[in-house]
Amino acid sequence: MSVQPETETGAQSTVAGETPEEGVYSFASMEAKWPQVWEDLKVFTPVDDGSRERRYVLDMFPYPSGDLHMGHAEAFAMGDVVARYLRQKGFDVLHPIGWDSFGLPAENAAIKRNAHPSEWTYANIDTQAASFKRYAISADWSRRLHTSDPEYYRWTQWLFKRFYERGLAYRKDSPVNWCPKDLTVLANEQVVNGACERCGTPVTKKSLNQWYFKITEYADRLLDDMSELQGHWPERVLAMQRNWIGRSEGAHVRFAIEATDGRAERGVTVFTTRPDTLYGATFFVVAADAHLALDLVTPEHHDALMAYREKVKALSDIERQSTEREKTGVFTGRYAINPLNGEKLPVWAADYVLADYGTGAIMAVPAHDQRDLDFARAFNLPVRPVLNTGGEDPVETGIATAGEGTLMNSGELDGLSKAEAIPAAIDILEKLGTGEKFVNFRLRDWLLSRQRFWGTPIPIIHCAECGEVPVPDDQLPVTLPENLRGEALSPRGTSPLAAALEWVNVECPNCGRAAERDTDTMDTFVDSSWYFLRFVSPHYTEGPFDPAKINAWMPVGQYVGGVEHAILHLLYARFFTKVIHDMGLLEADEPFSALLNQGQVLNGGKAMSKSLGNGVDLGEQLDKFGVDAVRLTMVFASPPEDDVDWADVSPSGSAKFLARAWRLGKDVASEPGVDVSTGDRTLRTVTHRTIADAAELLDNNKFNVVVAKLMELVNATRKTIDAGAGGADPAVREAAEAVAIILSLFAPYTAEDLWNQLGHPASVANAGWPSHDASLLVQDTVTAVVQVQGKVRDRLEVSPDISEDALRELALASENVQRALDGRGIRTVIVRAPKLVNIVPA
RNA sequence: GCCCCAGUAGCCCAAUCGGCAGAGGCAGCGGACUUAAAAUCCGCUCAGUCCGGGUUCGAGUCCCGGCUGGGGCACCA
Repeated sequence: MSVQPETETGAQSTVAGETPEEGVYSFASMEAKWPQVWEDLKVFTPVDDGSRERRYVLDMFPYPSGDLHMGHAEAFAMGDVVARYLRQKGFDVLHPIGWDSFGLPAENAAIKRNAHPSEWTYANIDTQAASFKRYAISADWSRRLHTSDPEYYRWTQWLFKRFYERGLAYRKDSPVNWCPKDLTVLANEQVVNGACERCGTPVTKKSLNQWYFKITEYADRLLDDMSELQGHWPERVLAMQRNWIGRSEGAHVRFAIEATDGRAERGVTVFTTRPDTLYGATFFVVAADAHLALDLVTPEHHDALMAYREKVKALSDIERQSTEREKTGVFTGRYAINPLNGEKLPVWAADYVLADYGTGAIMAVPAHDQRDLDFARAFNLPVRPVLNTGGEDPVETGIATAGEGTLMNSGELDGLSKAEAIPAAIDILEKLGTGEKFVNFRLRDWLLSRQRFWGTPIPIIHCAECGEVPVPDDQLPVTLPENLRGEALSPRGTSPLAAALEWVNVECPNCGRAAERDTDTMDTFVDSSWYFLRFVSPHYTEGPFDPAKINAWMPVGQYVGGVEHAILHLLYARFFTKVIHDMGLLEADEPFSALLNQGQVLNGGKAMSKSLGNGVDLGEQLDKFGVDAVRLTMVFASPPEDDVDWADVSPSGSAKFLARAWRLGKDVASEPGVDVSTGDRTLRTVTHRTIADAAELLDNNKFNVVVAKLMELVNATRKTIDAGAGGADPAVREAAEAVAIILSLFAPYTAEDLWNQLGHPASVANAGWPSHDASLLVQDTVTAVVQVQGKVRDRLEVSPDISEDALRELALASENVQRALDGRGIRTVIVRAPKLVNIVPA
């Protein structure tokens, strides 16, 4: 068959190896023919010698979960358009491919099959690699990397050590998110609505000694440097990162806690964004589950607190986080002293105050904070408004007034507006020495320890004498033991590595005594936080990357991937880049100058999923319509960032267009290099207009519109051929060559075949972007629209350089205009030569 | 509750600065070619831009207020 998928006979396109009928579009024979040619020519390997300006285009590397799916097909189609376009424009393009190949699914598969995780992993990688080659991704395969290769994770460990030396990797005991099903620790980012992101099991807390990266030290820079990304990253990604970092300006205020009932006096600091409302504080709350609550509580109230803590612990995070839940809490028996007015405030312990945000304690201002008001009403605590907002009294309504207003009942702050009172209050606190301006962040340090096997081992040895001892650089990598497989990998709450005794037991590199390796592995997000640096010199053996190359390529000019990585991966990669920059190893301090989030591929309005049974198999689509038709459909369906609903689009329509474009080649009757200046002027204008428009559209990622323009050019060329000028007209060749080059970004097989038909050697990928002749775009006449009161009343063919006065004369002389004016006078005439005149009647 | 994004023909989508609402495709209808069909080629129909205000000579585009859909954060002090 040619392109019609419904017909099962005439199967030239679906059966590779069968000789296609002469002159019939056969994607199967193209797919069989060209990959070897491209590989032999090394078309997609950058010259990397500085002779041409460099550009780095990167797709988020895949996890080898199985074969490629529709989502990969979309994402990589988009990235490939960018890479191929920049190559045509003459840049030396780095467009590498690799695999994020550590991770839990491989481990689970290994347990099930009594195998080693590497077997499953590398088999899947081979499958995906073959599919990528079929899909004609213009990648430099010589730079292929896998994060689970010791040559790679050696440098992940090396970087961990550098972080450690800078105090950016540290261990601490802390309550961690624990998934009772996967038996592993989860980062905050991996807890979704109180449940494990992976398996949905409600997450519990467990106290463990864990490794952290001190990402909070970079919170300010991660936030501030987003201004560089503004306009180049999707706004929603920046918004999500801003939300996640959660910068909050306010003050730290120190309250003295009275000595009572066997407990000594001490101070407790709170964080507040509303120091202006200090006079309205009527009680004080500490997080019930924080150690602070135990420190404060008097013996008399101790039992009640313990009972309350038990109740809180029994609640799941989901229940606890419900905002509808009634306020609960217990009195601690203690009083805090308001530093401004000396008032005694009862100290309560409650679970609506979070132990791990701010200082785990708050001053409660019920009149102006809804949560505090709810609590006050539940426990009959006083409410004192200190801000006149003009709204109804919160004491009456039960609705806290959080808006603007004027201070009252607040001593020296009285009469100030909220905006004035905040700095004034901070000023007073600073003078008293009981507080200061403070910026708080929601962001927590990055917990990187995982009690899992298939990950990068943490290169630390624990020695009874010397403590934590990093494995010396020349002993890296610390490789995973090969003899653990199957059941031995199943989760037990400690890392499976702990069972490999001959691996665990080592000599201390420091003192030589018996010591043990750290048995945790790193979160796989560590691996993917620097892979873009490794791609620059993936075979370099003296460091994570070649210093002579790194600044030539970094930063990545265009990064392409799904919005699901808007927070985790992108934030971590930015953090790593900044640290490596601070180490003096990298000039860039942002990794990705521009980011494109391609949409999802849906089917019938919903994400494809096994449970819905609406999955579309990529392999089947490729068999049925061909690689080019699938790629073209992905790109043409909608703007790259929008979702594509496979039920709404037509790969058979794409295939029809490709065949139509390809057939142009058969009609071209002139020789390569023919003088095009005598060609059909109308077609030449369309060709050059298309070349110019396409470049601008591509610069703005409007790939779908480029395809539409290309369709127009194909239609115009067809028309020229059929309307008499014929295939011998040099303009037809010029148009067909432009079609081949532009098409090469979207449909590499068809474009290469067309290019070949037109008598050119491979590869069209290196043909170079055609230059457009601006003189052909100058129009002899343009249509000027004449409006009366904003409504179109006439159209005039005028010279493009007509003067405003001349155009005004012409417009006023128009019969249609005079009829529309109907005798009314003219108030004003707006002239935008040469395109528009608007006449406003009196 | 806070924040971000998007609503244009039956459907997917175009529309530099505010300047003729329509480029392209899908679906539909009609025609040419054919004994017929497929393929191919040609042509046609279809909305006034989610709603309400405002600014303007002029608004899909800018401003204000809503509605609907999608997404993020969330007892975050």
